[in-house]
Amino acid sequence: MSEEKIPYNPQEIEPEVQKYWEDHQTFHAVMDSKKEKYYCLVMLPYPSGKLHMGHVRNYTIGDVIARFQRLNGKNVMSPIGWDAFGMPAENAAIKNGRQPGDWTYGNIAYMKKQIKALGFAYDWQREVATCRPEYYKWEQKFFGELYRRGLVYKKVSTVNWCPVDHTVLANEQVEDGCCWRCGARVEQRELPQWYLKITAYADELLKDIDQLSGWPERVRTMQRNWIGRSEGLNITFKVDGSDDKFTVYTTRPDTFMGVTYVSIAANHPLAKKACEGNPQLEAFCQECLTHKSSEADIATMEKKGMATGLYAIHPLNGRKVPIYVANFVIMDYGTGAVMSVPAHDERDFEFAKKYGIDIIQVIKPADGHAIDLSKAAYTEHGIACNSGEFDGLDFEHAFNAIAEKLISMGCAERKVNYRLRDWCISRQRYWGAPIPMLTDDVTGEVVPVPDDELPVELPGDVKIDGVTSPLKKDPAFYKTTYKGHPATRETDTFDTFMESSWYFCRYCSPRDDKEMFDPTEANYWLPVDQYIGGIEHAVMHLLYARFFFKLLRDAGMVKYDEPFTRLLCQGMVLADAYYYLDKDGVKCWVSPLKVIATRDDKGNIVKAVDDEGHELHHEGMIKMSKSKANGIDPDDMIRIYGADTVRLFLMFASPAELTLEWRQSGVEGSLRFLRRLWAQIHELVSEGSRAALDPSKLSDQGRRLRHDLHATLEKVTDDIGRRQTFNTAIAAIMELMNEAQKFRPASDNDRALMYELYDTVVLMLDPVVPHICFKLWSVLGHEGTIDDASWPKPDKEALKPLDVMLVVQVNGRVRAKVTVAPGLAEDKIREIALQNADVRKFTDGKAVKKVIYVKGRLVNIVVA
RNA sequence: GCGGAAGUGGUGAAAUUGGUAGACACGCUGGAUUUAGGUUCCAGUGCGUUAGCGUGCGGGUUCAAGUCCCGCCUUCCGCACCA
Repeated sequence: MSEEKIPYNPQEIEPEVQKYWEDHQTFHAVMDSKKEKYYCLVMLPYPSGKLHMGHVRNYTIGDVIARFQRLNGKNVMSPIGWDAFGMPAENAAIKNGRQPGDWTYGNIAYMKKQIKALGFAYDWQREVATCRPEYYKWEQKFFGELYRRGLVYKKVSTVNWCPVDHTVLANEQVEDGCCWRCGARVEQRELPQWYLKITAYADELLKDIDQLSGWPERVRTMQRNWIGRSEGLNITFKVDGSDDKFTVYTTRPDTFMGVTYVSIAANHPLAKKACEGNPQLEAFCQECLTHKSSEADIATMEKKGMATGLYAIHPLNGRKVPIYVANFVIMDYGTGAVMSVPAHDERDFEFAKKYGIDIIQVIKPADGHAIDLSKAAYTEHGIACNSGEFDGLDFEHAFNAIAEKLISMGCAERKVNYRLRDWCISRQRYWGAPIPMLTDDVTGEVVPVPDDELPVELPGDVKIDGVTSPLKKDPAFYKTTYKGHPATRETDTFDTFMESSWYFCRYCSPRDDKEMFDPTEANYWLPVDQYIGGIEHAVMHLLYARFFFKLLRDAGMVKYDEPFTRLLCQGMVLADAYYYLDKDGVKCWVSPLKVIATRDDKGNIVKAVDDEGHELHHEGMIKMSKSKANGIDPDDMIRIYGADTVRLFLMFASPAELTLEWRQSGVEGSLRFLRRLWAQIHELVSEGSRAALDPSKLSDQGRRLRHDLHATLEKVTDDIGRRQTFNTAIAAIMELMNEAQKFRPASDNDRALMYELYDTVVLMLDPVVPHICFKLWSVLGHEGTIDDASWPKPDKEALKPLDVMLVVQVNGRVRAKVTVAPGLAEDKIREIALQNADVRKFTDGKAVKKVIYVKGRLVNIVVA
């Protein structure tokens, strides 16, 4: 009689389980102050059109954590939404004549379907799209508040300007100093723009990094460097023969007596003055300014300068030092002028050598070793010399003594500087939230749009030609009134980082129509317990969000200092890239799915051809991209293998924060594993129903298996909960199942053990592969759904080992393995080890010098 | 240049507190099932003929080092005239 097998069919069960979740709103989160909350957050996607494997990896990691916490009894909130403003929508609009809004909402609908097919436990009732007026209205209101609190200001600043397209370009849109779209040479333009005073929070943002112990160290380091705090002195010099003064910033006042020249930025007021009647200098300054297009250019640029003909008076020794315009001094940092000490600064040294400027040593090494200033600058801290009254002082004392002296003379002040600049939030774009400011045409007063007129809605149905934002050509938008006067609206829109700086607060009460969000809800759910996203947001987004959270705190909206307790940055997804050369020698990239590889008996690929017979070159494992044809479409994978297989592979193939290599054979392995799980459980159930387990009546083999089961449970709990090493958790479950396959149940009690084992396995796997586990849970005969089950606790009795395997080493080399009863006395163990036949082959006839015993692990016999 | 991370079989990786290196998986080899291929199942699989050798390289500490210390090399990532 052939028994009918029920095949594992993910294409059938996954939509069915997803429908159950949707119908029952299983993952809808409700505030419950009696329950411990857990807020699991993934970085909200930009609706670019289609989901890519990086999204899937990101959300799978988040879902595993959310489901794990839910099984562990937490009140879990796991929301999702759309970072829906941004330039690609405008570009798409230009390209195919669609409205950015239509394009965006279309993409959201499509991607939502894709995300749902992956079975993530999101609370869809909390979904937000940042391009909706109901969302950005609150951001506009808050901006007005910030303005009134003095944290917003308008300033003229330099932007990249394309003279052909008449538009502002982001730094990333400038390629080799040219416009990415039309290739025109990019100019620097001065435009009035709105700024948020993030520098007012620089110290707190820096200090609080210390408390972010749940963040990766590299992200914390990047943020510290980005803020770039330095302590120094602003020192004012007089210009010789005039009443002009200027100020330099230095972090090395201890070297002050070694100043032999000063350098100023090309757009420093003093430089502008010196250019009058000096066409050569003016040309040089022009050159410095136009070349300042991209940051990478600046870094590699040769250090050049030109004397202004002006001299400054050294305030302490009265020396006349030349003033140079130098291409490496930037107006935006410090004071736009620096004092130069060639003896103790590499860049100043190089410059002084080039232009024949004096090099005066004023610092000597503390340990007295000789230095050679003809070869290189000495940049370490040391002891002051050639500095008159300051001679002999170390760095700290010289710093303070010189600072105090200059301060008492009234020509210096202590100054803390930051690399961090205020956040420019103006974008000369259409598809963003309008900046809610207006100018009274009569009085010239600039004010926030009154709250009762908010939101300032972005007009739909616009014509976008890519040249100028339609807002700037739309009087219906920008003409308004204020206090009965005609007034003009701001036509710039917010930087999209504004929306992503507070969306996680909005998720707490997403439909609130009275305020930004409900503080009671927010203070229950926040801070986010676990945040998951790409490393590319290590600085910008994560710094802005931290800043915004402090602004919200100071507005009384939230009571915490930091928004994200724990942060996980997942690695990239890579895939094999292959190409062949066509007749013209052009690389033609072929999808890895079409590649047929031949391997040698070591497994090395010796030949790869595509389905048309082209012999292929293997470029290696590289980041998935359209241009290299190695992107893997999540839809295809779900269709072929099912969402659970895709999820399992993503979590198993590599640790979450490392790069992941997409391999078809590995995906097939994951599917194989799920099929085995499915078959094994069906087989168990077909052999008889569940009986009560009596652990004390198990055979030794059964007791060993039960020990392994509970030890695995303990490990998996720790791997997922604390270590976040999901790959090792899955490996441990696989190992347990391999053990279980060797166990042949011989009684009802044995079968009861197998039921316990598979119950536990299904629960442990549920966060990773929730659809199959949902089904198997009921196959195993449970009444409720697995989503309402609890993560099991290891049985302490079962964790006690039956016997202990010890390694016996002789001089550090493994010579035998012995099994002893747990708790056997140490002297007995030593004796067993010493008398083991395999050990004696190496110890007989030799003097035993020492025997080391490590409890539960090994015995090491040291012989002469 | 500065800062961070990493380097382990044919491949992805594991080894959590200094204590059996290579768990788990892929691939490969052999076998069973099958008309055949695929599937599934079983066995083997770091290198070496053995002694033995093996965690990028060279030293060191230790009974014991992938892990700790010193000195190099390589790769990846981030920042980069920050005064």
